[in-house]
Amino acid sequence: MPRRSATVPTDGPSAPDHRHLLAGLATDWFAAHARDLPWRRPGTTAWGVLVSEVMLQQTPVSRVTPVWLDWVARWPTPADLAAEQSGEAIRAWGRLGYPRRALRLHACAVAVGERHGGEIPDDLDQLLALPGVGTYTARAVAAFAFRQRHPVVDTNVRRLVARAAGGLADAGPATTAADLVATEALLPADPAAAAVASAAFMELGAVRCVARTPLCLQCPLVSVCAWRRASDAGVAVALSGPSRKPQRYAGTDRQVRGLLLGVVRGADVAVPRAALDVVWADDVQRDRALASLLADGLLTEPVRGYFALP
DNA sequence: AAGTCGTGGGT
DNA sequence: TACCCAAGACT
Repeated sequence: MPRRSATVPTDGPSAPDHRHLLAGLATDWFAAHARDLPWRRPGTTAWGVLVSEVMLQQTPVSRVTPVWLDWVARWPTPADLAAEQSGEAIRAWGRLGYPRRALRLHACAVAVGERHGGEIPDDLDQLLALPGVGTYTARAVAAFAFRQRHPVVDTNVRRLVARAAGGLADAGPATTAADLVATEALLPADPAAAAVASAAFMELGAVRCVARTPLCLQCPLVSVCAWRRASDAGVAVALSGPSRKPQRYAGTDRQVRGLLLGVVRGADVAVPRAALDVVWADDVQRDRALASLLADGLLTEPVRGYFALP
């Protein structure tokens, strides 16, 4: 948990009751107001959940939805994707961004076939060992696909817990072991109920307890939120600056990589170097970006001077 | 362990 | 308009 601020009044409910209140209020609100996201619908497979979680890494729901629907329709099982060339995954990824995720998702499908007989494992450590699956995604799959009791801590939950339980305006920049402990303490004992509570926390963080302009008056936690309590007591902790380092984009290698990959992704056949030269004027930076794409396995050079998806 | 890795919408 | 931000992972 974020360090409890000394400014938080201590005349509220006792800590255990407060925790139960947060999960209960969030769960009740979630039952009535959760968005109807396709990967939450009954019948979604563990593979479908895993695909959604990888796509949602640093990418908003609105952009993920259509790509996820196409993806699971085309590749309903990991084996279906593993049977394809990795370039097909990159192409299907479209413009979701961070296309190495597509490559890792393909590698994940292959690994699931090799290590787990084509079935997504339900064991947290086995999930963590899969390509592209880290602390957040492994716990999300274990909880949402297999109804296990694990803290699921993403940027939304970190922020919500920092505010509602910690009385702070913002969370730290990255998930820490302390965040996992603090969130675990809020979960109900029953595994299935804990999984729903985690989904509810995430949803609240995504649509109410948002970073810049929190909608406290429409939040079911407003009456028990430690941050609001501090505010009401006249010791409000103001929103601080950016929660992470500003990431510039214009003029970076990332922009150039995106432009180069976009050319190849849009072509049916290998493209000549000249087709890449036209999208960025700086030879040195363009060459560096191209080399990094090849090194990452996002592009290949099947014939000297021609470039294609792997 | 701080940097790197896309892309687009909201304010 | 710039800037912030988005269900992180990896090195």
